[in-house]
Amino acid sequence: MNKEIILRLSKYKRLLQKLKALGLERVFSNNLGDALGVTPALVRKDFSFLKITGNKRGGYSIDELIHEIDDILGKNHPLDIIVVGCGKIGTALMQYNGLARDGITVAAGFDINPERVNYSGDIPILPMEEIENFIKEKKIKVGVITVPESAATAVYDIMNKAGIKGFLNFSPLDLKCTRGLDGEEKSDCMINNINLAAELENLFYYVNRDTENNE
Amino acid sequence: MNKEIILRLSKYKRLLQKLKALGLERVFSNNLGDALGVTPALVRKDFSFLKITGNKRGGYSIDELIHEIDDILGKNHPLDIIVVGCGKIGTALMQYNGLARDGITVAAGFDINPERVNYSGDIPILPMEEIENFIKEKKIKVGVITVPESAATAVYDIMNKAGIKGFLNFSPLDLKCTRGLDGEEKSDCMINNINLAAELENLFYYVNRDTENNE
DNA sequence: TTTTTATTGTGATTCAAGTAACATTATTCC
DNA sequence: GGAATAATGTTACTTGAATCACAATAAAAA
Repeated sequence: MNKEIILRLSKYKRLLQKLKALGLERVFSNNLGDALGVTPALVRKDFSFLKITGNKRGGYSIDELIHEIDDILGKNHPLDIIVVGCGKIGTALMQYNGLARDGITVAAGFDINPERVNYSGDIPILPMEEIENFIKEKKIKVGVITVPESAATAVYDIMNKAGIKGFLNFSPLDLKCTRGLDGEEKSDCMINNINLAAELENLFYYVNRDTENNE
Repeated sequence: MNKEIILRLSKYKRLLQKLKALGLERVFSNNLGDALGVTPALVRKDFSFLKITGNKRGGYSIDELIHEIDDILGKNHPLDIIVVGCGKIGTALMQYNGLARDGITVAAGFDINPERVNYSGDIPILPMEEIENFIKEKKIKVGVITVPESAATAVYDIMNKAGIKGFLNFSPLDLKCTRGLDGEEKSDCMINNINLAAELENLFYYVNRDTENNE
């Protein structure tokens, strides 16, 4: 399964909603391709792969597309997540409006530091001891890891054991799914690693290389 | 030029520093490959591409590798960035220790909201009017965009015009370099887009698909 | 009704990243 | 010093994602 297709789906949808707001009803693979910077053929292939079908001459119905994409992205189920590690980044994510706007709800935060625990906040911050019960009870499947590097694997293990299947990891340590704990039991999960420092380093490489060439 | 190589470089380096701290002096492409989950051949290819050379039987010198990688990542120049948009995410990034730990300094934040402006903070938050002068004077080349979607392209244009070459964009709108303003002048820059909601949606797709199969 | 046209849906092709394989060459050991 | 070994450095191969190109077909036009 290809992560890129799904990321494109999110982008299609965002664009489709804007087009709909402008009053459009139909859209062509050309339009979507232009906006995303890919070829129309790829747009059609994406839809084909996802069993979304269009009309030979009239393009695709925007409403239908949005509906189908919502379906595929699981937007009909509740999108509840937890955030583990309520430091700078974790707290910012919990309060970030961009998630709510896409229907994603932070059910709770968790932190090992008792001073950060707060049961009565808008989004509660709970102690780590409660995480397993919480995950199981609320059937949470997706979690964000925003703890320091040194705690990342331990936190991953706890979350994984409690039933989290999808991880968004902000610690600079690349987590891999294959670390099934008990011998062979290779836990099937998905981890998206976001390494902020590395992303910036990447940019610095680019800009430095660029100026070096010109001097 | 391949972004992935540079991201791997950051990972190599992080690992190398740990190995060095443990007292190791030499490392083999095998070791690095195992840790990063790639083949040893790719590690050697990366180094070969970057003109880093090892010893036919003794592997690579850790010190030398770290030094070379620092060189390539531009760690000998100052790594100063600005953060434009001091909302939740922007503020968190400005205070995030993980950047300083990798030698990256936030020189200033910028915001259009006068209430957020603060000249005397640890990291000053300046009004947007000052951004162009600041960028030019301090020769800033890398900037983070953490403004709402509606302001993203305008902010990009301002930053680009003032001389920013590398962008880390957190707005859900995919920015593209090719939008050279004045007609043809295609500005050569690099943009890394990070779409948090899309990353999470991606995880939800995965976990939903997974449970659907099993039920 | 027939022809034209515009767009989809998909098989063939391209391209680049990663893997595999091996020739090369320091180092070690006799 | 010479043989064996263990790693690099590189060439050839594989794979998969994106593009290209075109056949199929629905809508529009004549």
